[in-house]
Amino acid sequence: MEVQPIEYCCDPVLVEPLKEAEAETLAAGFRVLADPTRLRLLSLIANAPDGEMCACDVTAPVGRSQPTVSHHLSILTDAGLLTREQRGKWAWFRVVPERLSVLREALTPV
Amino acid sequence: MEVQPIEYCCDPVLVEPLKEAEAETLAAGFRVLADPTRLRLLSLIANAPDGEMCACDVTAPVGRSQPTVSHHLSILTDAGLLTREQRGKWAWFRVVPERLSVLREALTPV
DNA sequence: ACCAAGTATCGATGTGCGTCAATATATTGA
DNA sequence: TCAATATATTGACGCACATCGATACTTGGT
Repeated sequence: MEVQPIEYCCDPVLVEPLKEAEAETLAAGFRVLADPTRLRLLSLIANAPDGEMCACDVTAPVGRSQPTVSHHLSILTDAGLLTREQRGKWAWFRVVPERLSVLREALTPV
Repeated sequence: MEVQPIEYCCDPVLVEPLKEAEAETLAAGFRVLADPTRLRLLSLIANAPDGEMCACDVTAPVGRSQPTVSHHLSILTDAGLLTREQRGKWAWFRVVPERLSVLREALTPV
């Protein structure tokens, strides 16, 4: 996975024809969401009591190994969809809804 | 690519934790959008004069071979994001914005 | 019946990436 | 300093899939 932050890249898909570079950027954004484990991580963290969750507490719910979860958390964080804060030996994550909105708005109807 | 139609599958990601099956379905939806050629096809067709376009006219703009374009049009059609109508020897495509909205709304903020 | 043009299918190839076990790194506490 | 726990990194493996050339199928016109 190339791990670029998700930023504004284009007018909505349905409003103006995408140039090649814009399509590449947008597709990279959706690729981050195109994995069920990552979607569950996003969803888990977004719905956590204080909007944040420790890596140690998301591993079990998604049913993947610790390295796999760490890998997905990195991809989400590098894409800007999560923030990561180290507190002692724990890593805490929060979702960044504005970044999700970039992708959401690219699908805005005419 | 598994080629399931994109249908409602879950509450928004940020509103309720996704179950495994929901995450799988949603991820499959985003996987369809996770390719720059498919995004450009969607965008081209959505912005065509009458909202429709012939396969013969989309091949050149996206800069891929005819078999590749045909393949992507199939994936988009099987996912329900495009409709396909055969007229004589030409295949005409239209986007189905309601299907895109299913994915858009899954990203709705709280 | 035949040919030309549009489209779909097939087979092959290379690459991207999700996954895990093993290991390394970091942090805390005794 | 040492042990324990949390997290990241590495290396390897297998599969999914984007792509193309070649070919088959389909349709309309002659």
